[in-house]
Amino acid sequence: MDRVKTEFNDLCITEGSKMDKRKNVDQNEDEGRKFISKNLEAERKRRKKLSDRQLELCSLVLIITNMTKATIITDAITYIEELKKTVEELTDQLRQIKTTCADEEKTNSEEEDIKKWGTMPPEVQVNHITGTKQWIKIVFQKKRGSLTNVTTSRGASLVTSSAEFAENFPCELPDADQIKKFLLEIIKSF
Amino acid sequence: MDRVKTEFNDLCITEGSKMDKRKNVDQNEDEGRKFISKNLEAERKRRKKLSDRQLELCSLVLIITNMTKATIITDAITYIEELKKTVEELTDQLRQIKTTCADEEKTNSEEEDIKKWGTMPPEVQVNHITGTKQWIKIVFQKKRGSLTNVTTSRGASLVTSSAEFAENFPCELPDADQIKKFLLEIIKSF
DNA sequence: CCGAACACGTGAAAC
DNA sequence: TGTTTCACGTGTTCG
Repeated sequence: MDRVKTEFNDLCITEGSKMDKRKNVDQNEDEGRKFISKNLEAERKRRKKLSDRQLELCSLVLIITNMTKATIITDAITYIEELKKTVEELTDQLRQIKTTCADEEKTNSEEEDIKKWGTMPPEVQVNHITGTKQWIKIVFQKKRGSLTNVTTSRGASLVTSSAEFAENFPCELPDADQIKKFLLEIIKSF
Repeated sequence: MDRVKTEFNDLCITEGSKMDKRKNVDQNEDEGRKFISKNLEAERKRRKKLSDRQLELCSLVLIITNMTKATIITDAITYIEELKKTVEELTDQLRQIKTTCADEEKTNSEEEDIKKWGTMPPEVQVNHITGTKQWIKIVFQKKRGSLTNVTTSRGASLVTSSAEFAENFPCELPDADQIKKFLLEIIKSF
């Protein structure tokens, strides 16, 4: 331990604390023998850096309740938490899509269907009537929280869904236009 | 005030707060006469609060390069930027998929909807996602007295319809099994 | 020994 | 008025 600064304590702290050694002295040469600390400039620089960082952080956060130092950090904390939550929600939504698509790859065994659909597996009946006419019957249960959205407004319905087809369906992978045509054929008779 | 202290602040000052001003006092035997500022305790409390906030922020940020005050804020800044970027990317991905759902949610004007859907023919959008995955959007209006019957009971839906396909759909007329498979693929994601 | 980082007490200014 | 927030200069510790 160095004892060199003991006398600094005596003369600087005691009388310095009540005397004028404040910021007026910033960098102007005061006539009095102000023993400026060696780390004075360093400390000033450090403070400035810290202040700048805080300001930058403040500019980054959207909702700032108060410009004070503590509240800036608090707002930053809540902002980060909010962002984290948002990211989680979005990844959840994407995960739902992925799992929905992935599930379609699996060949549906009955137990999986039961597990997925509860007591009611989806049922589809397609009966050939005559020529190219087909009779279609669909029974399904809407899953809770599924990505598919079916909304109805005064008789109009909007259905959005993602589907993955078997590789060799029906004879080759239908392109968008073919699927579009096919679904239009069904809807036209709704 | 409780003196629960984080190890950040090494303030060993307890309830003393009278004249035992830590290190100054033990080497500098001034017999008291330290004019304690009125806001001394307040300032201590403020510092502690600020320190706690910084610590909390530090605990929230994942990658901390250094435990120093400035770097904590810097890391928080980069972390926020990263989170923002992630959110943007995820929303972009989702927007690509469910852009149809988004605009549907936004338009709440029912008159516009009914006017638009009432005059518009049924609309089908099929967008290729990846591989064999397809994103399907259907907008249609149920015709009055049409043959198709859609009943809903406790979340279960029964749809019956007859459809006739174009002669050359997609490459040849799909048989009942193929149609059944295809519709199951869609319904499973409902 | 030097530089970086920090807590501290204090005066002043802001609310 | 008083309470709160801030910047400042300082001593001290650590690498």
